[in-house]
Amino acid sequence: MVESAAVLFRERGVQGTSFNDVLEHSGAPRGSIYHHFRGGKTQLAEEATQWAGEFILASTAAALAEDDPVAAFESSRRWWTSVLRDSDYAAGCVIVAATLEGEREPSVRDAAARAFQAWESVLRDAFVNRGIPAARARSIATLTIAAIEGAVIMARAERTAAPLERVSDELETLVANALRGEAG
Amino acid sequence: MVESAAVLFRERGVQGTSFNDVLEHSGAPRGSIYHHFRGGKTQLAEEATQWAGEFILASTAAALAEDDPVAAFESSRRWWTSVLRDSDYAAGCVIVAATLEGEREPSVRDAAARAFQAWESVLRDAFVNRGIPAARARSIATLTIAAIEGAVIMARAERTAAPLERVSDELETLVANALRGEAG
DNA sequence: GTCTATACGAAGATAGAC
DNA sequence: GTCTATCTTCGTATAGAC
Repeated sequence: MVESAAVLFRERGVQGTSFNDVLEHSGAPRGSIYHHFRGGKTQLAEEATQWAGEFILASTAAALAEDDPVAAFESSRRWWTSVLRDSDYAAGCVIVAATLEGEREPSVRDAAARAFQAWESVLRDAFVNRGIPAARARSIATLTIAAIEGAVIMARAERTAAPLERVSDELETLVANALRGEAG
Repeated sequence: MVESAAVLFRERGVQGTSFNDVLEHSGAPRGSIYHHFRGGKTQLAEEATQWAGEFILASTAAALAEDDPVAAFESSRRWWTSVLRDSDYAAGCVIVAATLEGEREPSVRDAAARAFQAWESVLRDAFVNRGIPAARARSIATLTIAAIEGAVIMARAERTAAPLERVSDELETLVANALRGEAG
């Protein structure tokens, strides 16, 4: 049910997804919602955000453990491209959707912040372990996440994965240069 | 009224903003909505998106006309930082909000796509005019927009402008290098 | 053009039976 | 735990008077 919520949130946003939508998508029984989610829709949104954050974190960590950062970027690019294509460019990132929930539900936004920070940490550590100075490593980690998220949004608007491809190319070049010790 | 809608959309999203909210914020008379916006909320969202796109386009073009691209980035950074700070990190970008409206209102999403493309064009042209090859210029333009939009989202989640600062630093370094003819 | 009143539907949440 | 029924609120949109 949390997974269904995540799938729907990334296509329709948190505000655009009703409890009924989640029930229908997950096949969960109607009467049991407020047993499992005493906090109502807010709690569901928090848990879906956390779930998505952990998914991205695990995927990123696994890719970084296997390959060098540039190769890991490739697997990330492929994953986001398939998410976009398979949804006809309707799906984005759950953490972004949770952030946009913003003022209405601070706890959901805070869950998104934790997901972003964990994601940034695992990237930063990978860069540091490969010899990039800590401050620079953090900047590149932030840039990576921001650029991917922004590119996914642009891809949804323009209904083509091209923005994500261009952004990924630039990111890979930048990271490859940084790994060789260059400034930019 | 379009301006009020834009202000509210960037804080609460399109779905999270009601017609009543716009009326209250703008002080517009209640009975005249469907005279001016026959297409209802959809039309209002389209016009607000177009308005925001033209605003960003004009600001960017003006900054690029006065200074070199790196200096123009500085003015962009300052503008976004003040938007975030002044709203207590509640406000983001109208075009992003319009994109997230997505499947529900294709015409709104298309207006967002046009805004992104116009923005990208003016950046790309500025880079080309300063000697960066066309393909690379376009990639950097896409990266710039994606990274700024992503950084604004991260800033809202984390309630600090720090992500935007780090991303801006990286972007300025990258563009400065590209202007000197380097690869990354 | 602007007003009030209202129709209509959707969504979150709760109550109480099984 | 799960069901049906219902309460309440809210949002879009329309109708008809001024």
